[in-house]
Amino acid sequence: MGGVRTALYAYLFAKKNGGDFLLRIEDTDQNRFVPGAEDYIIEALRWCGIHIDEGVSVGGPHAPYRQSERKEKYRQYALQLIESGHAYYAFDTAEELEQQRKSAEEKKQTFAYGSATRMNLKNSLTLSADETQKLLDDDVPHVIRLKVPADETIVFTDLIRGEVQFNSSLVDDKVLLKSDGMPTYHLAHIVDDYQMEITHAIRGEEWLPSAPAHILTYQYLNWKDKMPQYAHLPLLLKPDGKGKLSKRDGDRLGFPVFPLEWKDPFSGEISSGYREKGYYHEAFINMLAMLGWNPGTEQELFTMDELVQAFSFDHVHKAGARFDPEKAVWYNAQWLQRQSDDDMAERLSKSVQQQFKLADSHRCLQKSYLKECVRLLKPRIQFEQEMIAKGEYLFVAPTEYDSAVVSKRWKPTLQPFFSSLLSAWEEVKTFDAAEAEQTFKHTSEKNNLKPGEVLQLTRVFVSGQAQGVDLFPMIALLGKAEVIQRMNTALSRMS
RNA sequence: GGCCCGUUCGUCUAGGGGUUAGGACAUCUCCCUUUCACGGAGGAAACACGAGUUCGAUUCUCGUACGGGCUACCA
Repeated sequence: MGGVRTALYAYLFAKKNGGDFLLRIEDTDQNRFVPGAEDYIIEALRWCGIHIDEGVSVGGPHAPYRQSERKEKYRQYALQLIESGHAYYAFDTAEELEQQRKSAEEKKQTFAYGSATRMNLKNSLTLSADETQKLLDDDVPHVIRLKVPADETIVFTDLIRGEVQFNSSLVDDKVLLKSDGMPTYHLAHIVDDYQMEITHAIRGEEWLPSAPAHILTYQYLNWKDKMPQYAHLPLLLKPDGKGKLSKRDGDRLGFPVFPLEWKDPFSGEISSGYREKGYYHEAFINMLAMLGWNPGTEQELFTMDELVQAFSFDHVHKAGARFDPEKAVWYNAQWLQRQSDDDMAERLSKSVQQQFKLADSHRCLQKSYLKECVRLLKPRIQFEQEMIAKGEYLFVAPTEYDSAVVSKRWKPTLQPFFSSLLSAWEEVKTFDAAEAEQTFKHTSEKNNLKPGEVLQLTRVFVSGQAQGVDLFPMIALLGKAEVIQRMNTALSRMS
């Protein structure tokens, strides 16, 4: 969800300003490669209606769009930085660094590879040129680190937060190029943003602390005038408790965290998706857009086009947004009411056939019949698939009758009333809702019964359930023959 | 711990030196409905705290508290 929202804001901003939306795969960590993840991202964006102008899956002038396929483009810039004195080789092993962290921790301090410590470590700044060259010639594993100066103030303007300041002494010497030859995100995104002519880098707030290192890198590469504008988005927080929204929260609280269902290829674990849960993509997008952004008006239902028109970073909130699953449901219900009856009837047709195995010629599968079902069911559901569960009696006769209503209302003395009701209905020429209701009322009056005394029973006899769609329109839809047959079945069960 | 970001009803948020602090979700009451919903009306519900600036601070500044993020050869 968080990733989709970030992509959505980037997309909205791009489209609002006549720009392009690019999809680049930042797969520089080979240990974290997940089969299927890339296709998943593409499919998720497609479902959301976020169109990729350029990037993986569609190509474009800046190809390739996978960082793993751009590997050779990065090294030269790391070397350039060494050349200009803004980066250096470091030969410290993982174990050595771990040891540094441990001993710092014992002194209740934090180890950072930076201006305060680098001169005590094993790197091209502390080693002689010959020693360094020897290590390089011997293929001793090494990384290239950014040389962050001490005590400089780094200032930049964030599109959401305004001016942000950092003291460079607190910024560590970030690894630019890893010992496997791959760049880190810190180097790769800068080289790519520059080469791909990115104007705006929109990312989560978790990147804010490393932004000064990025600013410095642009500066040292002499690309400062081409540096994109940064926007650090507030995070999505758990519905309850503390911290940012995570996959586990969905499992725990019973809502999807992923746009599409995702099966972890390693563990086989399945995480539910909004799409599979029956959310409309419009509702999902609408809901996500409103989490941290507002239009400045009181409108809350937006199509993608309307979002594009309305979007601006001026109205992105600074604080993290706690996700509310109930509001997501509400958005879906709103979008459900906006669906066309024809489209819903079309989809209902398919699920009815699948669910009840009706013959193609069955009257319940006629368009007019299904459309009326949709009209009756629509106001009382939040998800389209509920039409089957909540409207089952519209397609098949009940086999059981709500026992609470029956035991409360049914008396054998009511038998004569129902007999005359059925006869009266039999006589009705145009069996529509109004006629069925009139006849019902007349008959109950003639039998000295208040309609309320027998109305619920009638509903239960016809539908089996105590709750449901409006009774007389339902009866009219089912048709005279079906209703009378159902009533007779029910009545015989009563005696 | 250090650094950075943040803080308006339970939640998402509007607003911004002088307002009855507005809307939405959720919740409660009533109306509609002889079902359940939808819909309508109404209620309860918030400016974290302390200083300072000011005639006046929810709004500006500082501090405190609290929350979040970062603190990897992950992104």
